[in-house]
Amino acid sequence: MFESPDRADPASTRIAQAMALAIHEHRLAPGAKLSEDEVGEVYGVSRTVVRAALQQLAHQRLVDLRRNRGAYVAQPTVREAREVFEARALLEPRTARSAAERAGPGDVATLRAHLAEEHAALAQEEPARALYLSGQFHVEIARIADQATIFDFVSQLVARSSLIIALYWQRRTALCESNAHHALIDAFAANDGPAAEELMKSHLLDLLSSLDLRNRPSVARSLREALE
Amino acid sequence: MFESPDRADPASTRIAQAMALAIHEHRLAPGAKLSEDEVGEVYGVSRTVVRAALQQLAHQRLVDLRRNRGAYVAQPTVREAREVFEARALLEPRTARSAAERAGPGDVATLRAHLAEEHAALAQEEPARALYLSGQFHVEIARIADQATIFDFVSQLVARSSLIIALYWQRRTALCESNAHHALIDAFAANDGPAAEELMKSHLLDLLSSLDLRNRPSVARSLREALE
DNA sequence: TGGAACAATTCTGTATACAATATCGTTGAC
DNA sequence: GTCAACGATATTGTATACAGAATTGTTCCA
Repeated sequence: MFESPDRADPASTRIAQAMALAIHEHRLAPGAKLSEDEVGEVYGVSRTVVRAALQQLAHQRLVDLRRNRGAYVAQPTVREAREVFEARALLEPRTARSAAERAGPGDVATLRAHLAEEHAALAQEEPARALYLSGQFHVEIARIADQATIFDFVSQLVARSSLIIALYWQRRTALCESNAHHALIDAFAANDGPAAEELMKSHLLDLLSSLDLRNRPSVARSLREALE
Repeated sequence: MFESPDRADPASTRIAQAMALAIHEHRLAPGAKLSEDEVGEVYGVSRTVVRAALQQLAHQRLVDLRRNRGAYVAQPTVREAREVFEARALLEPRTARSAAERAGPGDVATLRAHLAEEHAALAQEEPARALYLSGQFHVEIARIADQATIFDFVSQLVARSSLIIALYWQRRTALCESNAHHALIDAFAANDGPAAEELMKSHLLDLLSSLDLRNRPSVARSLREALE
């Protein structure tokens, strides 16, 4: 991975990652309240550690911290959703280009393995896991590009996209975007940078257009807030 | 500002901002140790709050947290420096373009005011403040683009750039980049997006080439690490 | 005198306790 | 019966206390 071995508190980071995974796999719904006591009890740590973990997640925009009111799984607004994909459109195509130009056989194999896992998850009727893996595919590409800063940004954007898709996915469109990923792998295998750039560009547009961004579904965090 | 009024703990955020400013203005040198007790005493808060503030700064990559060893003002490596400017090259030109196309008279006036402040700081022999303001000029452009996510990224990158410039600035080049900022303002006043994009692109290249990225100066955090 | 092992100190990591704020239920008045 | 105000409860914000790790200073031996 990109993170150095011992950078922050181990306990809080471990818990933050566990919670992030739960969010990605949609076991924690957007808007869910994350009580400090409750989380601490689940993981067997004190609120001190939980607060640090929640702060990390808040920095990644996966949870929303509200003063004196607690932490909630983020519910991206329509605007935030557009902005996230706007940022991805700036970062990912060019990153895919340089990644494709750098990619070696091992990198291509890794991508193929990812795609296979994605297919397996779909076959096993685990759509949430398939969605998570399809996001990790993008993260993997950023890793191949070997630019830690951009990698961090893309990771964060992909994580937020998971929430966005959970909220705004149009049920009527099928979950069949793996074609795009397949084409990307081909471009990587051929070290065809410009093709990878174009493919990523249109893939992101497709993704965005598969969302229904007309208004925010109220998966309310509380009835009170749902109705105001 | 873009931040919602009450998002995180107020005390830790306030302290994090104060420390960030100190870092930007080079009153805290790269590599300086930030003892929790000491910081807490300065700001009159307990270590709990200080730790939260340090964690925020670590997320912005302004400080380096080392397990069981404390927090230090970050010392970007040569590689990190390149990566930061690589990310800026992906984000800022396109952002400048849409900002220029959106900019109204008020926005242009704000930019002019920034530039004037920058000149004033230079005239008053406050190079650190001038440098900080020249960074804020880029942040202001991102704000005009009205994309919160990109704004956050650019803010972080500009902040890190401040550290990078502090470490890698070649003394022999003059601090006269305000010409580029002036030209950018003209493009904004004319709502000339493509021109703004090109100007930003070359401005960033100029900035990068004004650095000496051959090797990292050892402004060591400790003698031990300086010599190994 | 040089070096290594050990002890003392300092500092971070975590847990717990207390204070402040928000939420929720109840009571009372109109 | 509705609304407002008040009190009880729960949850977050902060400080303090304790435990563990790393650093530093000392001592002892070769």
